Amino acid sequence: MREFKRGLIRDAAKQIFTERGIDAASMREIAQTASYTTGSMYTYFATKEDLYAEILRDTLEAQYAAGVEVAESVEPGDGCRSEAALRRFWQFYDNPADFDVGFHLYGGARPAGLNRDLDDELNARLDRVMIAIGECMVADGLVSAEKAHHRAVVHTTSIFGLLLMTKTGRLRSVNEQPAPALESYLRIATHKDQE
Amino acid sequence: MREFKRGLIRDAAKQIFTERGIDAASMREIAQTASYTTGSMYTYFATKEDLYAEILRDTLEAQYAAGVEVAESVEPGDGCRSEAALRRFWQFYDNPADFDVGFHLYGGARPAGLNRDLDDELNARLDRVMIAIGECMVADGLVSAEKAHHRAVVHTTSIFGLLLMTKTGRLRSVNEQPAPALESYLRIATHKDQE
Amino acid sequence: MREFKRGLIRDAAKQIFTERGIDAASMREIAQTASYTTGSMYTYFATKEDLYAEILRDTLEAQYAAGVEVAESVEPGDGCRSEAALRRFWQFYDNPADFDVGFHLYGGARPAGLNRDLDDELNARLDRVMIAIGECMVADGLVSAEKAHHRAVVHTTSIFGLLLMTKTGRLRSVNEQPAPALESYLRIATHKDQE
Amino acid sequence: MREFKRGLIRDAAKQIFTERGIDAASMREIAQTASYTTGSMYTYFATKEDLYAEILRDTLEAQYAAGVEVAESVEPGDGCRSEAALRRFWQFYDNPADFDVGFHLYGGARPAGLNRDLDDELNARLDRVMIAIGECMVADGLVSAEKAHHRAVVHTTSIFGLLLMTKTGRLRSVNEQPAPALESYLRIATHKDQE
DNA sequence: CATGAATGAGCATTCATTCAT
DNA sequence: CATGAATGAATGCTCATTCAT
Repeated sequence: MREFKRGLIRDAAKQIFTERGIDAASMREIAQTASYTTGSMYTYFATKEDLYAEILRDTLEAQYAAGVEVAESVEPGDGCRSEAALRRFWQFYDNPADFDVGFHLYGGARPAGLNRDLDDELNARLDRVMIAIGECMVADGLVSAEKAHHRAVVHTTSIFGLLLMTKTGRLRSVNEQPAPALESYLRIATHKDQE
Repeated sequence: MREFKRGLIRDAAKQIFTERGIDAASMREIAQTASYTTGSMYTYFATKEDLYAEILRDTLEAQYAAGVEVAESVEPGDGCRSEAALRRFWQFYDNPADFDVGFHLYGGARPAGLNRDLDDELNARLDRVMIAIGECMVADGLVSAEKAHHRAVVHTTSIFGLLLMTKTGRLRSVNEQPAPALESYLRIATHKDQE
Repeated sequence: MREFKRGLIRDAAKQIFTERGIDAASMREIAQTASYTTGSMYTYFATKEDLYAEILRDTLEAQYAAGVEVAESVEPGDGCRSEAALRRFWQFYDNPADFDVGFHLYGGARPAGLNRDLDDELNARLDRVMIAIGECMVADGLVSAEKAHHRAVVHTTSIFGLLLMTKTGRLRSVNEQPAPALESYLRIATHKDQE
Repeated sequence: MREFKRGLIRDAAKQIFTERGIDAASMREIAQTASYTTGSMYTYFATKEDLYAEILRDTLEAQYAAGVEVAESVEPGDGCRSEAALRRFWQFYDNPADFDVGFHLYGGARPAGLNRDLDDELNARLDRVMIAIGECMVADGLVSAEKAHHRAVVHTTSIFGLLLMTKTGRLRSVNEQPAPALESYLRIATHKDQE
């Protein structure tokens, strides 16, 4: 029961964090959205930061699970694993709340808040996703094992860029579309003989 | 005279926006930094948002100038123009103030604030940078004229991703460095026969 | 049974009131300390003030008992009864919990809170202590019967002052110690021929 | 002008601190009493603690000045100086605000708040009052120079006790009056041959 | 009787903006 | 044009108390 109610609040928070940004989101508005009163929020989450941290953890958890799923389920072949993994990465974040939650940790640019332990934990999770994608690339014969991690980071980084440009409306403002941009990028990324 | 004073305020604001983040920056502190009183600010900028918008305009102006400079000054050759242009793009934003100012616009990944006119103007400027970079790529024989714009957008998008990951500390948190990541990306981006 | 449980809560409250001060003590923390839940407290004490009032009553009860004990047990002699009674008075309050509980009543130097009935009862108890001390003074031949009460009040009042200065750290801040100050006072108070 | 307005706020704060106690006094209510809005308070006093500290400083300043005045103006004679000084001490605090302000520093019993420097300053001031009173006692031949400070502290301490009992209504509740109690105490305190 | 979630008013403080001087 | 006091809404958070289960 308690867990269910925490979930309702988490969902409301995810929405408000996304709509307003993390600083501008107020506990009052989150409470209202979740049909709670201000004070009740604090029965479930001790601080605004705790609430945010839990949402972020959920997000990375799901992302990691998705990464593992891709790594395990996609059959090896000519670029198919890597491509599938990167597509999965894209799809995962192609969802306003999940991307925003991660993006806003930084108030736009500066790493902020969250205590050391949680930060370490989140970073470790992100790194495991990179490793999983790197393994796909090795399985596809796109990169040597020793460069796999580095290359995986470069690709996911580019996908983050595409997400950023899409979500912020910049892509549309220069008259391009996310889907074709992703396809172009994947073609470049999974091109053989690039080493 | 008035323009000079506006400049002093703009500089102070740029500094405080960068130090504190745009939401956390207060007009009071900006005023103090610029050696003005709170009220005086409003003689020069009607709102905090106006102040931000003007700084953003400056930033994009400078970025456009940099793009044009690259497009015009770099000699054609085997991938050299495109590479130089993308490096220039990277270097421009590899500067806390400009990056923060440019990215905070999306406090919540929404193209918030800015009125329609200014937004259109800024977008047009960004597009002109894309066009310039696309022209470099054509000159380098990396892409056909009709696909040039699309491809330029994909690349600058990836570079924005790299900037994002770098500034937010995520790149370091997965044990990678900006410089090698940029080099890897440029190698991929300027690879021939990718079409 | 009920009385036993009330006692557990009273003890916890006394501790928390003393540790945090009466305003800063929260019913939640008292409940936790007593290993109860928030709601259960209200089965035993209708309000925080009731809880405080009962503790205060206990305190004055004990103080009265101590006064009576002194009055009855100390042998008559040259100043010994009065001195012993005043010393007992001092010792009783020279205990953080009892002093705090007794004095916080005046959060603002007003006899706040407590309803009329309880207040009257508490005052009657305090007065009985004064009477007992007055009787000691008469027995010691320090004062006439008609002035006994008045004089007892003056002395206990001075001892309250010494307690106040001691507990608030002011005595130490002017480089004096409680024990020598008490001795000096007792010497003055039990001096013969002062009438 | 600014100083005048600070004074208005200080007066209102003194009143509210007295009426409600220091913790229970709210900046809102103080503002209202001073006919200011909540936010305006902070133009004049950065925090509630600053406001309180300044009031306390004023109070001790005045008290010290009063002590010096007594020490200097009262002619030496048979007990007259000491008596006058102690009376002055009593009169000074026989004013709800000044006593409460000092008393509430301790939330009833615990030394609280105020940074180290201010605390030291205030203590030094209080001690100078003690020294002045001690000098009166020496001049009156009531005590030796070496015991003067100690004895002055004992007496002022008793007067604080009388103030406490008076202000909290306890004196009245045991059917005594402040004035006769003070007279009795002064008679005891200025009795010769007490050493 | 016990539980603990729910309430809603309250608190100190901040801040963009206005405006009389 | 400059000043800085004034405004008042907003924020995260706390807490005594209530009440359905």
